[in-house]
Amino acid sequence: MSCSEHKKKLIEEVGLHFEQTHQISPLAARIYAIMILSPYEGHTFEEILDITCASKSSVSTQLNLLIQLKKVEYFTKPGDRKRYFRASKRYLINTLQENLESINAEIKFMDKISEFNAKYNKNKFEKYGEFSKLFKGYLINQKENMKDTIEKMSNLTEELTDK
Amino acid sequence: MSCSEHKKKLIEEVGLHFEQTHQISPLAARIYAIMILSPYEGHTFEEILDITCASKSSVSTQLNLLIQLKKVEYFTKPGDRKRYFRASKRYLINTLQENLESINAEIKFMDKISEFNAKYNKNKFEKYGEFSKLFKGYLINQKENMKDTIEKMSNLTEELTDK
DNA sequence: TTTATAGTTCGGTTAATTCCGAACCAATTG
DNA sequence: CAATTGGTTCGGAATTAACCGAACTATAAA
Repeated sequence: MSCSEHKKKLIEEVGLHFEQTHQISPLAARIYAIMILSPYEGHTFEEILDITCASKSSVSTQLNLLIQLKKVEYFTKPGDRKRYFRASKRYLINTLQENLESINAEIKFMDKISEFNAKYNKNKFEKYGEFSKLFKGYLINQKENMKDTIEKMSNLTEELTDK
Repeated sequence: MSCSEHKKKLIEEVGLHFEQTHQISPLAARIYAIMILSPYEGHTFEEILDITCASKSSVSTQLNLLIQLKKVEYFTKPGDRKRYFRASKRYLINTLQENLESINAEIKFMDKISEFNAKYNKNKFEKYGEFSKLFKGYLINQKENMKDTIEKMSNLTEELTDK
């Protein structure tokens, strides 16, 4: 099943989004998009070649990159040598978790700046400090909020995979 | 005032952070870092040259880029031809606002995916749908949360600039 | 044991990014 | 007016990223 025009267009669109938000190459983003657009269904290597019109080597490399990043996983079928690639079942959770890490990085960053400013820019720091306190408070708040959602999603995952 | 070793190291560190989170070139990120590490103080073109050890042309280009992105602004002093560059006073708010936009993009993206899946992957969608609903709910929640913080910061800005 | 399938690896090409130096411009100073 | 200061602009060099083709490997089937 090659791919409808509508879907091809969507793959480009979603791919572009992934390219920007996940910091991966255009081809990797397109491959990921293909899989997001049919969750739970596996795609063979050949199908991906066919849809992306890219070379075997590029698809191989980028696919392995996505697997390494845990964005993509694969399963096999008995008596079938092919691998079936699909978006990692936990990809929404993973996206959240990546976000969580970037918030953590932001907080660490704010700490560094605050520490430096408190030491060397003390006189100007009062004003600046209020902002950074507000910002940091916001970040920590977000973090808690996100943890909560991740937990809910994890529960949902277990519930579903148990069946 | 050239720059202490400690500060130089910090500039590299913070620069790296900006490079990744703001999607700008290494030099632009370093320049931005320099300014973040002394808020309210202006830096001259020469100082930046001196600290970064980059060429005039590169500094000029990247500085103008940062100005265009509203990350950096400049002021002048009477009877002084130089411009004094500093991080935009609203840079924390701007960072939040950029985040807000990326959340908006994420929501739009979720809509696209959901719409497509509801149409073409209906049978598998029940499970998947619960996740995406949860995720979307989270995003919208974040958005509201962020709007609130932006408002608080804006108020603070007005309050401070009035004085 | 040859052949086909399902990928992987390596070397290289192309394209894009990042940065530089040299020439330039516009305002000020002597 | 010539010289200095504070940048800007342009053409290109160096680096990096993205992708390709061809040769290769490992498994299985004929």
